[in-house]
Amino acid sequence: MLDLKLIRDNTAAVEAALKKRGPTDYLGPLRRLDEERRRLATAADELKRRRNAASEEIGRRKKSGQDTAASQQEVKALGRQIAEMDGNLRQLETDLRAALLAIPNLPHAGVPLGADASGNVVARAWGAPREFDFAPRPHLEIAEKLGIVDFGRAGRLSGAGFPLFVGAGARLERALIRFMLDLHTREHGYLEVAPPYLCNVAAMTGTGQLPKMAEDMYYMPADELYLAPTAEVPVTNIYREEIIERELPIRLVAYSPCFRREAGAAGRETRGLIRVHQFDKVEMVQFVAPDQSYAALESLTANAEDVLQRLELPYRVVALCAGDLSFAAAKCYDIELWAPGQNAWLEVSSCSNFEAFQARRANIRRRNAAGKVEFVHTLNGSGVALPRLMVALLENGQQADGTVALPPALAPYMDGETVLRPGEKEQRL
RNA sequence: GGAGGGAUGGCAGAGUCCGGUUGAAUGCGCAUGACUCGAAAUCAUGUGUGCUCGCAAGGGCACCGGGGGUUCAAAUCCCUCUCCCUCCGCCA
Repeated sequence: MLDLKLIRDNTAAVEAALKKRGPTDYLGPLRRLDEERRRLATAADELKRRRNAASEEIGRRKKSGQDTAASQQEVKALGRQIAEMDGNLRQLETDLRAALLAIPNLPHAGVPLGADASGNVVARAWGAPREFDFAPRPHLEIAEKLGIVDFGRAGRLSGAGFPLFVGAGARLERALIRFMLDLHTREHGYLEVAPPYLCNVAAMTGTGQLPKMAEDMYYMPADELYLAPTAEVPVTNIYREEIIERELPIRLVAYSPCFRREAGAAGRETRGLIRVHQFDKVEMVQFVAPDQSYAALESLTANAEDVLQRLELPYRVVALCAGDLSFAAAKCYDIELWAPGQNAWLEVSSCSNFEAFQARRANIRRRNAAGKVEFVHTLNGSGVALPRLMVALLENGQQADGTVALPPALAPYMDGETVLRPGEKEQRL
């Protein structure tokens, strides 16, 4: 959510910044609502002032035994007027908030211009894609041969897009989660949390998934709860409606499964682990002082990159252009892993600075050095998403004989296992 | 799911039965000042948030868990929801 005062006082600048995202006009109706609301509120406040004064007078007169019937009638009439104005006011406020919630964040000045993904800029790359002396196979084939993922049977349980990991696959999933959590907590200074996976409307609105993305969420109507599409939602909302007393920055990391309906993505990348309805992810979230947030974005991104470097996987960092930026982000880096079997770059992490956009929605504040209460800046980034990471591990580590070599960093988490081989009978379903 | 108890300012805690000038006693904490070489103690003063009007000084409105109602007037009465505590039931 943007600051209404900023919109009011710097309309032209806000408009220009929003235009970088695309041609939509967000501000027109909002300004009209804002002016109307203030006009009406001022008028209603004046009537309330009169009513308060008159009521007090009645109290005094009653105490001294005077008759008050006439003035009571008068104040009652005033009350009816006030009720009507308050009704209109409430409607205006609802409309105003809805309009405000529908406006995306302003792109940071350093964000590249561009209308869509083709405008994104590769900021840096790490590691050289491996040379193969055989044709690299796609992950689905490798996984099938190893017997570590079973999509067929998973379909029976839930439907397409829900992976079922088996044996070494399940073990690798667990190893990766532990590896990443350990790295971020022990070496990058994050505090681990294990949040709820079902979130209420307020939480979903706080981080910006609602109202815009409702179609992409799994919803439990009986309890009015949403399955979290990312740990960003429960973790960021930990401090909702709080004035944070702890010293900033606060760095939190959480493992969670993520649930996404991917409505509208049907048919796109639907095979294998590339795009699924349920997946695991380790997510980093930071709450920082406003003047620190861009430095924090760089270090957060570096924390995610460190995961990939230790796993010896080639990747590149892409600065998203204004047109490709997600709704709530002011600036965002995507990290993409090289997948030789797909011959494609796969996004495994999105590191964003939301500035005060989420904090204002969720009312997350702190007291600054001057003692003033102000909104914090929030950031988050995947550190990293599991399915595509597994794709990259399988495709980059594959060997001519169908086995897969794992990076040494994982050995302690895999009971020393360094090569994935086709499982024995009892290791398969 | 059922019965009962509770939710008041940064914290503790009065006020709620019997509605009236109560944004709210008192204590603690915090800030500033006095005293002191300095500190403690003591004394004095101040100490919430949001919206809004105003160049400013300074006003106004709202907020006693959330929402709604009764009333000229609600922290106080009524309804409802949420959360916490105790007990009963159910349950991995």
